[in-house]
Amino acid sequence: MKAPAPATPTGLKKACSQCNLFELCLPFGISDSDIVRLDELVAAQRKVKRQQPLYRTGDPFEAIYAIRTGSFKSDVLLEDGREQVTGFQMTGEILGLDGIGTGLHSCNVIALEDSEVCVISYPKLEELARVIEGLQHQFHKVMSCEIVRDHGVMMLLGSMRAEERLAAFLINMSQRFTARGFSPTEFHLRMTREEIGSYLGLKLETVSRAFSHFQEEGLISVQQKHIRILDGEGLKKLVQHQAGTR
Amino acid sequence: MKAPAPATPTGLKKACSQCNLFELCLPFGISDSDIVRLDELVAAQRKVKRQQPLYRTGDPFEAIYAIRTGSFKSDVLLEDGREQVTGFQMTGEILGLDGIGTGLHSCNVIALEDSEVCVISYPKLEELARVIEGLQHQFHKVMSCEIVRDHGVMMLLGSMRAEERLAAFLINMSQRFTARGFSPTEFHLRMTREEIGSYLGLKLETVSRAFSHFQEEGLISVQQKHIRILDGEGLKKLVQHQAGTR
DNA sequence: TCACAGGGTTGATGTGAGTCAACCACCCTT
DNA sequence: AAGGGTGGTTGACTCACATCAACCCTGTGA
Repeated sequence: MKAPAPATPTGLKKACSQCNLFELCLPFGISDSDIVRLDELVAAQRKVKRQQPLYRTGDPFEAIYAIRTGSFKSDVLLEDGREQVTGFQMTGEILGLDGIGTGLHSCNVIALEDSEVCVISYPKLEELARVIEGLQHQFHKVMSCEIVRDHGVMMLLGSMRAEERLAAFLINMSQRFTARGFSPTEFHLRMTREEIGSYLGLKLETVSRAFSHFQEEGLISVQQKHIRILDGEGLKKLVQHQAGTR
Repeated sequence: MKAPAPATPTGLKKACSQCNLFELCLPFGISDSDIVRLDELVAAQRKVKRQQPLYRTGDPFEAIYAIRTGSFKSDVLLEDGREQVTGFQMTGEILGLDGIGTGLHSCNVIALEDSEVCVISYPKLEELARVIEGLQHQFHKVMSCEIVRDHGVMMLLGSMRAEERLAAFLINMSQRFTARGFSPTEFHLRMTREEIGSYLGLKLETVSRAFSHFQEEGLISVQQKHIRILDGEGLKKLVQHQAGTR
């Protein structure tokens, strides 16, 4: 802690231009000549230990964050203590967009494992976005995609049954791991059953039962947090073709 | 229909600078001197008849829309026909943000009554946002608020019981009517029970029963789509203090 | 004036997921 | 190697909401 020194300026220069995540991240689609100018965008990097918050509800909004390593969950709390997990974020994804509207963050973001983020000063981002067209557009895209993602979650929560939700969740995780160069069929979940349940609007017992049921059906194999997808097509059918009751 | 003539350029000039909605809309917070420059932003106005779409899933994204009169619902459809209403929009609110990310719209937007929107060319908006700082910031705010709103809906769908959801919905509607100069306690819903249900992740019968129950409790009075809130505090208590089960 | 249609209400019954509770399997620490 | 704590699984039972179905408004048009 202490007063953090200018955060390893060495590793920082050429933050974006050298980052292997850039095609998933904010700089995507920006010309080579412009991309070096982005390096000044990343004011610092910040490490966040497992279970520690990147920011909390009510914190003043100053920056957005790009995940360099690790993963996070975001959640909203009701006064009576109920938690709703609003998303899980992986490398290259952007955090903090919830704060722009009011100047205060409106959710909590917690590291699911020891993680590291690039701190992107928001005033600086606005400034650069006015000059670099590609950055402006990419930033808008990121926000728009977040809105579309949220609509997908609403669909999930509002219109799907428990096993459909979990199947959709697994497919989504698989796709995102794939985009990051990991196996589409075998991965390690960083979140607990309870967190998955909160995200999907289910209780942890229901999540656990659904996992077991999928395993019985030969769709997946589960060992704690290790998931192996045996029948991806079967999972996809579950999501869409199961005659919906709700 | 036909090839639409330059859409009543008379009524259009000074679209924003004269609009009584501007404090709810995109131009909010922009200096008087800049606001006249916004008038060129609104390429046209468009009338949409009740039940007609403003745009549909898959339509190419070209513009965003500010609601001038009337109201809309947005929804997402699953292949098997299930519908999820993702929101209800009123005057001054912005539609179309879902299209920026992919270049295609990802939901349907349908007028709940005969309505009128300002068509804001997106390329033009990006261009102007690079010049008018206030516009850039306000646009980002609008998108951010949309994300925060969506998180609220997730909370609702994921963690609240039927009557809590409906109470939250009524409170939200009341606030938005108030912001538009209408009565906080008496208003006319433009959507059906089924649409409310879809939005809240409930069946229309459940919505209807909850309305009836609220009426029995003396919280509201309902006559078809006319709602009168008799005990706003009671409604608020319902949302937060009911010991949550889910 | 009547009749029809779409939207809304209400009741009886069913069921998917929640609740409660016991138990298990991993760490992690000592 | 033992012990404790956290996270996960499974079973028995309950309940909130869905489903099915009948009926009732209200507005519209012939």
